[in-house]
Amino acid sequence: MIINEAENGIILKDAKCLDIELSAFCGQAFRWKKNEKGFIVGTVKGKTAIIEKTDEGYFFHSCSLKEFEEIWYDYFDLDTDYVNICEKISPDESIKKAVEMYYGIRILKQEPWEALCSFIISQNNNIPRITGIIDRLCSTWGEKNEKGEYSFPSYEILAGLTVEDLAPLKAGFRSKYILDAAQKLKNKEIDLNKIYSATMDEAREELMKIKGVGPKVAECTLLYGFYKKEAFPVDVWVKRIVSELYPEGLPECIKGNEGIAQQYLFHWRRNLKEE
DNA sequence: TGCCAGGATGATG
DNA sequence: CATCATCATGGC
Repeated sequence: MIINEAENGIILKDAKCLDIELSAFCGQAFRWKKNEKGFIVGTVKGKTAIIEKTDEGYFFHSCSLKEFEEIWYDYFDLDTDYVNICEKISPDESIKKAVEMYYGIRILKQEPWEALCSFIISQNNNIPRITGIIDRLCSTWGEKNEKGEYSFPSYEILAGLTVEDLAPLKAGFRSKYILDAAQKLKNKEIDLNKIYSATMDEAREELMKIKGVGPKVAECTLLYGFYKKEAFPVDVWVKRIVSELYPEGLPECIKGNEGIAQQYLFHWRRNLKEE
């Protein structure tokens, strides 16, 4: 992998097992879009990446080396050997097929609060509407940056709002869940920092103190927001896949990488359905 | 129109 | 402990 500073941006070359478009739009994050030029646009920690796929790799427009190293290198998990991980989980035939078809999906290392809030909104909901709700959430209470995009609003700000304030989001019954999460974080009833070092069981239990956070939302938060690769978010599709493909239990080869395997299977199944 | 969408909750058996 | 209606909203 080569990272070069260029005029007005960063060139990323020869990054293995990295498909930014697949990763951005495979259903794990809801803050990515394409602009009129077809560039991939997303905002993390208040900074916006405008990513152009080129013949030689990816070009990050108007991005400094400092920003790339502080945000995007980490967000796309460029330090992790995904080639090795994909090989490791591929002895299972179904996973192998999914990995071959959608090679390059990575688990994006999202901000913990954003992941938690996003997957609270995701419950009993569909991806286009989830994206819309989060768009409105950010454009209403986030901060606008120099590229005209909005940050994800802090839980401190949201904790001071009411369900009436959130009504324009059209989030329905989820609004009260968002507020409960924001308030429990603000008053330190729940400490996100403790979750990094907690075991899976402890972490899941801690997150489920929040109203509207059940096993699925907790598991998603741990995978996408805390980078616990052994987290295994199970929705109805994944549950069906698991019961069909693995009636005796999950394949041994994915141990420690359940989340990554699940993300490939999820995307694979979702695209099969859309055909 | 009625059903579904990356679920969770509270009531009930 | 398993089942079940209910929860808002939009898209089809």
